[in-house]
This record gives sequence, structure tokens and C-alpha cells, in this order.
Amino acid sequence: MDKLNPMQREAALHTEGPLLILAGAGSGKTGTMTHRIAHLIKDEGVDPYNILAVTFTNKAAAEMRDRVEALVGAGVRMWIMTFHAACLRVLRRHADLIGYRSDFTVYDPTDQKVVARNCVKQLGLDEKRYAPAYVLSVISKCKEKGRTASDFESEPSESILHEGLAAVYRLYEDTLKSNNAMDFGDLIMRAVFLLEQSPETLEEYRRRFRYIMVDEYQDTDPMQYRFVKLLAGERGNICVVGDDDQCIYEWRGADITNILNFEKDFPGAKVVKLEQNYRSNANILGGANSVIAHNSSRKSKELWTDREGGAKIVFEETWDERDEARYVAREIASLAGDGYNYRDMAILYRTNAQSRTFEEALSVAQIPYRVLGGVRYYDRKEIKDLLSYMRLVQNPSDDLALARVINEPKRGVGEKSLAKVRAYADASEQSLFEAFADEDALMSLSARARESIINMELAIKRYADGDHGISEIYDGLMIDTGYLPALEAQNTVEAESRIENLLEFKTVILEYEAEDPNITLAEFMEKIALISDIDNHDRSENAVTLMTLHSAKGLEFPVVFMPGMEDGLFPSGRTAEKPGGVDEERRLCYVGMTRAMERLYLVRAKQRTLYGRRDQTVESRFLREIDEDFLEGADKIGSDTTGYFHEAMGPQDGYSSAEIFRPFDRIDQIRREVATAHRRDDEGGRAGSVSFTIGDEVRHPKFGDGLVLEFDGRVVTVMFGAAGKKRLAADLAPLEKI
DNA sequence: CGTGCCAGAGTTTTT
DNA sequence: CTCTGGCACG
Repeated sequence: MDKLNPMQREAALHTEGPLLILAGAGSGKTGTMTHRIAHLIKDEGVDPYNILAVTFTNKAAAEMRDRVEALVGAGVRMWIMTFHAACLRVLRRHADLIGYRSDFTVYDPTDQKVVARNCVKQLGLDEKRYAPAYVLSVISKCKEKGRTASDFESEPSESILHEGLAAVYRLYEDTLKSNNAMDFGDLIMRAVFLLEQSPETLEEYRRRFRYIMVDEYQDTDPMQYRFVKLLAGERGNICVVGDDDQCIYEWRGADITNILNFEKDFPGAKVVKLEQNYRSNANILGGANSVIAHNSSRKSKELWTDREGGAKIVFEETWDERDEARYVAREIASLAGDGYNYRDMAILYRTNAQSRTFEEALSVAQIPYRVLGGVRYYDRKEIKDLLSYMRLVQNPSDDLALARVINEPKRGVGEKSLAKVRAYADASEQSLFEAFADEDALMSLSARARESIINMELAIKRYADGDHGISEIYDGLMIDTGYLPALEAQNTVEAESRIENLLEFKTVILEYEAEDPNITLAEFMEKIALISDIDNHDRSENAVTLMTLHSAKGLEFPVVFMPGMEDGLFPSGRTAEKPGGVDEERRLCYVGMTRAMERLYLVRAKQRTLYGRRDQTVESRFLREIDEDFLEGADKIGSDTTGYFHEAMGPQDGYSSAEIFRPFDRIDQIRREVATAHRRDDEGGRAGSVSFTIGDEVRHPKFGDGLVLEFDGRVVTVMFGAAGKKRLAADLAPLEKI
């Protein structure tokens, strides 16, 4: 307790009744929570068994457990886990109460998408209007709020799609049910329903969890709120920790009013604010504060630090995204020369698509880096295939898994054969796998298909006896199903990399087994299902970290780069349209800035190619919101169009001359010329007489000198120094190349 | 069954 | 631009 400041101590010592800890970024939140738990156990004599601590990520849960164990000793019998893991546990134990078998499978978003598409098809609905992604978003939103298919059906709606959506939702639910599967949304929703429907069960958990803690409370959605509220019951020994300024998941159902209304929801709640920041230097903190101050309806709170000085926030403008990446790479190299480790530095961007240019620039500069996010490791085809086999071993009713691998590797069981078995299974109300054992089901199949199916069935059954360890099962399935042999036979580079991935996965399994030699297949599958890339983020490797701003929440780095500070990208153009959208982006900006401990770089590219389109950019409004006192390079802000143009005309300052004024290297130039030529061909040579290349300098009698930004064969977009951006007909406009 | 083409989508995504 | 998944074709 000596290590805590007065506010932190006050929070840690308050153990009875509702408590809201408003914990600003870097204010020692985790330390406060872990000390609170330790205090409960050691000083108040609370049995760890009676404590529940929920987080959003496995990583946060693991960190909290480590730190608690460091204080009170290892092997604490306490629930410290994610919302989903906690609900999963409840559901496994009482699955029968809601008509599920306890060996149910958890479907990830890819699985969900497949089911959704199948449902739309089965119902004969238009796959364009009922795109799987859209249908799923509707279903997920329902589940976040606890609206079942029946609820949805009976709700009045203006939408002409409503009836169709209701049908899809219903069929989707039926499909999951008969596959003995739940999706992520189900885990929370069904656990809540279970507790609400079974007072005895609820009472059991209430008696057990006499002390409840919730991390990142600002990001809870309505169902998660209901879950903790239920468990807290009358006693209300609930301690929530959060920061309304860091609510960045509203788009995913998080309800910021949960934290804003905590005192109303839990009468008599005590509120403790942790406002002293121990992470960032004064300039970074000041800058972050000045940005977030532009949001209204906040809990009043302002971070402060007793540390003086430190580097100012650096703002830099670059020509385009490639220059932006080169600039960042150069700074990283130079900081590495000054004694920073690569692992101390992170590049945090708004969208995953931005990672590419940085990867290229870092490779060229021979800087080690690690990209988090993007395509998930467990989403790779070969991994999903093997996992599907393993899922079948665990839950033979999983028709989705079976359909995925029934002909993987190719074994002569195509669409037709599958359809026949499916028809039989449907008619006899069995799962596909059960139908395999049924002679009649296979009767109409070709001899080859029949034999393949029987072999596959045997392979799966062989490992379903509970006598095999996971790695044994894994190896066995890889061989017995013919999966690995088929890949080896392919003898291609691609197959080679798949084999490598499969071997890599084997080491993952071995690691889990090393940690817990008695781990069962079901337990393993559970862990795998609920894991994310960010959980694997490993600081031991000395590499620069690349990830989205969202993924960075909860982390800190001595040096942080935030590229892409442009309106439309950050804040994202899409969010800007929604009410409150920019506020959430601003909070995201605040989250990003407060990740930095010693140095923070905000970077902007003056033009950017996104989805194959090159556009002029406008600096992010967040840049203008930063108090100039904390900024180096503030003079560059607000000097947009003309400033950029003059620079383009000739070198100005030391740094930029080398890179920035040569917007395109030779290869780019050639590529563009080829593209331009092609486009002319497409136009049938109509506009063939005039051609422009991006970057051409041109003169117009009225508008003066300008620079070609875009040319599509007919329309040329020119940025004029005096007149601004103009779109002109290439074959008509009196343009002269200079 | 494998290949190759095409259309469509591409913000963020703790589980 | 780049990836993905579906689909047509041989």
C-alpha cells in the first residue's frame, strides 16, 4: 500500500459497496486494482474464491493475475478472466438449463459469416441486399442488446428488409443450435439469460462472487452490463474501473452511458478519480489534454504530472504516404542510434491498410518490426482446416466444421455427395457426422466417396476416445485425414508455407501442453477460440511494433508515431457522418497520444493513395486542437494548399529536400506512364492527343502554374498555386506542360 | 476437380 | 490497389 498515492490508496481500501474508479491513462490503474485485490485477501480475510475480476482481453487478465500473485502468492483460486471466458464457464457448467450440450463449439466471425451466407441462400433471399456482413452486423447488434430472433421479429420496423432479416436471424439461430455452437455474442447473451431464468444458479454465483471488479468499464455493452449487474445483486460490492475518455468501442456496442450513469445505477456509489499520470512527459500529456478537452459530456477529469519538461510533440508533414514511411523509418533509425531499443517504439495507425508502406520502408531500412492485427493467424486456411477436424473430434455435431473439411484434402466428396448426405441427415434429424455411420445415408454415393467418408469418420473417431493428448490428436489428424500428405504432394511454394504454418501451430500446442500437461482438447479449443493477436504481443523481441490505435489501448511505449493525421482518415470520414462519431475518434486520438512516454510524433502526408486513388489530404482537425505550446512544428499546421505548392516548386528546408521534392521514384514513374497509356487505349484513342502524368507541371493562361494530381484520360486534376484545385477536360483545356 | 477470372469490398474488431 | 470468395469453364 505504501507504493500507492493517496487517491489510489483510497480506492484500494474501499471494499464494501459500489465503487467507481475513474482512472486516467497511465494513472496506475492496474496497480490500484491488484492492490485492492491483495488487500481484500490479506487484510480483510476474503477468500480469493469469492472474487471475480473481469477484463476485455486475455492479456489484461493475465497481467492482473500475475501482479496479484506477485502480491499474495501463486496459485490463487480466483476468477480473473475476460467477459467471454467467464460467461463461457458459466455456460459450460449449466448448458443443459438452456438446452445446449456442454461440449458446444464457439464460432468465430468467419464461421458466422459462412452460416449467415448459407441462411440467406437457404431462404432464397437476394445475396446482395442481404450481404452476409450486413446480416451479421444486424444479428450481432441484437445480441449485444439481448434481442432474440423472436424479439426482432415482433418489433415494428420501417425497413423493407425487416421481415427477411428476421427470417435469417431465426434460421441462423436454429443452425447454431443444431450445430451445438454459439457465437461470441451468444456467450454473453445466453449466460445472462441463463442467470435470469434460473434463480438458483444466479443465487449460487451471487453467493460465490461477493466481490466483483470490472476493468475498462467504459467499453461494456448492454449485455455485459446486465451480466455484472445481475451478479452484483443487492449487495452491490462492485468496483468498476474505467475512463470515459478512452471509450473507443461505441461502434461495437459499447455504451458509454454505463460509466457515465454508474452513480445512478448503483446508489451510494463512491467515486475516486486517479488523475496523476506516471507515464507521459508534460508536453505529451498537455497535448493530449488539449485534444480531449474538445469533447463535451465528459466526467470532469484532467490528467496532470509532476514531471517537468521532456521532448515536445513533433509534428511533421510529408509529401505522400511513402515519404511518411521513410520519414518514420529514418527517425526510428536515428533514435536507435541514440540508445532507444526497437522494442521501445511503436507505429500506431488508424487502419490496417496503412501498415504496408511502413513495412516496406522498415524492410528497406533493415529495421526489425512486428505487425499486429490484419489477417488473424487462426484465420489462415490450413489452420482453420485442422482446427475444424479438431472441432469434430470434440463436437461431432458441428456440421459447419464437417462441411468445411469433408473434401479437404480432395477425396472425391464434392457438392453433390455432400448434398445427398445432408438431405439424409436433415430428414433423419441427425448431424452430418452421425449420418456417416448410417449405411443408408451413404448408399447413393459413389464407391470412392463412400470409402473416403468412412476413412475420414474412422480417423476422427480414433481420436475422440479421450485417451489422446492434443499434440497426438493433431499429428494423427494431419496424417490420417491425408491433409499433410496432400500438401506435401503439391510441392509448391504455397504448400510449403502452409506446411510451415501447420508446424508452427504444433509448437503452439506444445507450449500449451508444457504449461498444463493435463490440458484436454476441449480446454485447448476454448483457449484458442477466445484468443486474439494482441494477446500474443511479445515485448521480448526487439522489434518496432506496428498496430492500429484500437489495438494499442492499454499499452505504452517510450516512442510513439501516429501517422496519417489527416481528416477523412483520422478522424475517419465514415465516423464523421454519425452523431458523436468525431468525439469517439477524438478519444481514439487521445488514447494514441497517451500511449507515448517520452516522445510522440504526429505525421501527415499531403497526398495519399488509398484504395488505388491518390488524393490531396487535409490535415486532421485534431492537429489544430493541440495547444501550440506542446508542439514542435506547429507552424506547419494550417498552411495547407499554398504551402504545399511552394514546397513542390523548390527545396526549402534541410530535411525535406532530398525525399519530399522527388515525389515519385523512377519505377513509380514508369508504372504511371504505362497506366496512363492503357487508359488512353480504353478510351479508344479519343483523348489520345493529350496526355498527362501525375506530377507534371503545367501552365494555364488564367490559373497560372500548377501540378497535375490526377489524370484519367479525359479529366485532368490540377493543383494551381493561386487558384487551387481544378478539374479540367484534358482535350479542351489550354494547358501547356512546362 | 483445379484454375483462373471477376465482382465487390476495404475503419476500427478487446472476444 | 489488393484481397477474398464465388463461380464458370475445361
